Amino acid sequence: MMQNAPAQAITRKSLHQELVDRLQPLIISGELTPGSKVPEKLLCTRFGVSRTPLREALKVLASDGLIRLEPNRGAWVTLVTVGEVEEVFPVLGALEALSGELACKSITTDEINAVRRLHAQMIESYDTRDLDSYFAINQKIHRAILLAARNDTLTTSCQALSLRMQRARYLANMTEGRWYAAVQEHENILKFLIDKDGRRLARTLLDHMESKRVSVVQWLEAQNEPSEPV
Amino acid sequence: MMQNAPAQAITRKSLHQELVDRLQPLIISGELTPGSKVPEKLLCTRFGVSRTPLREALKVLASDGLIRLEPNRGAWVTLVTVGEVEEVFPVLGALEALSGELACKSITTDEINAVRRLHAQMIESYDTRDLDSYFAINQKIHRAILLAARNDTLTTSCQALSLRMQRARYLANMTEGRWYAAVQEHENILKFLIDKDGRRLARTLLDHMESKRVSVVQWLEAQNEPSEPV
DNA sequence: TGATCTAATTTTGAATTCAAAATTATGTCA
DNA sequence: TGACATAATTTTGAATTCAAAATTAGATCA
Repeated sequence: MMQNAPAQAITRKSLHQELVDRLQPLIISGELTPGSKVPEKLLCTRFGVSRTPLREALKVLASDGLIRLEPNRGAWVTLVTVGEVEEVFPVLGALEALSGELACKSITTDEINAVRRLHAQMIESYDTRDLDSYFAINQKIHRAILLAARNDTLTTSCQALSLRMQRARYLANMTEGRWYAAVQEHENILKFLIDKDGRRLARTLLDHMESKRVSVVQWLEAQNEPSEPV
Repeated sequence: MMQNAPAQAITRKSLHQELVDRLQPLIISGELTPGSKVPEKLLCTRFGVSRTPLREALKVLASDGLIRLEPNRGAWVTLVTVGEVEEVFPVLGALEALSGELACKSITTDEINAVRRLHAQMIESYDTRDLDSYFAINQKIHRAILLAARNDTLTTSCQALSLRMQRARYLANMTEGRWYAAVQEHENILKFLIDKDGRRLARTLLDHMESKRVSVVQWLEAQNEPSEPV
């Protein structure tokens, strides 16, 4: 008997999953305007699919909080509100703290070196004030730690919440001061990861998230009340 | 002008949401056999709906991890595996710990009293060894703390993970010793909640979850290897 | 003019339909 | 008999269709 069994067969993605994956970036990037209606018809044309799989995808995105379904009134792109940010960041903080703790237990030398390299790249992006690149590498670092934690459930939960916040974080231009502080925090994150000091890494990740929360909230409030006096 | 505006209008549930809510208990209770195929046709008949909304519901349940979709092969009720339990409980622990911390900040006297009453009821169930009732009240206590934390995102995340574990917990018969220990842990939970000692409550909830993890894993392993020697 | 009611249109929700894939049943041949 | 190939059946995935609800446009009247 042939013994070719691949542990997990090649999983052709279903159409609705493909759509979920394609719609997420559209929402994150703001291409689908926050607060606006999801243009069902347009998206069907754009992706060349019928309404059935698209609507299946919308149900899933709604359960992730990226869109809101109003019965008989259609799907709406959710807005990132201050209230939501105040809710999500603490949860994300707790989860990232856990990821740091677990990562210290099982991260390999290779993985640590990979993070080290990413960190160096991120510093470069900081030095050249390349915000886009900085954000992208930043994400990769957090993801690397998450993966080192060897807990798919944790990864999934974190990613889902992170996605909701990414819209805001993407737009939130950091102040020079906040940016500098963030880089300092990341120096510590790297240090504690190298030391495999789970306790301190967890604490630092938690504080890091708290700082982000403050920064994003400030930006959001500035957005919402542009005419208000300081 | 009439001023009847209810802040949040009565939201008629959509059919697919109704189905999600109806299918969840079927999965939790084990009425839909773990590991078996989801009988799409049968469920359509049972609920008197067509395949479209049912399949929409299945997509959502899949994203919650209660079922698994195999392209072109249908939907399968997921099994609670040891690996999954080892993953989910730590995450749930971190989230419940957070809920305890936050709850201590904003819980009202009325809410504390409500938990006190639930606790007393639970002790009664323990004394009469009424496991079903014990589990039900136990859930209510954890939920009450969660609600006192005033964080919908946290509530949703916890509930989703909790649901996945409930199947196992529901089945997992506790040993006399474990049951006694669990009750002791709950005495502390109540105490720290009354004291509004967030730090200690968080710690206790975390340990409580860790104990549950051990207990559920033991039970699962006993199930999987019933013929193995001790 | 503008407020309100009614009719036409569009959009949404869900059943039905249809093609493709998988499964099961049947037949063939060593 | 039993391994394999082929045909029939069932199941799945997704487009289409249809009814109900919401929205828009138009008409009426104070």
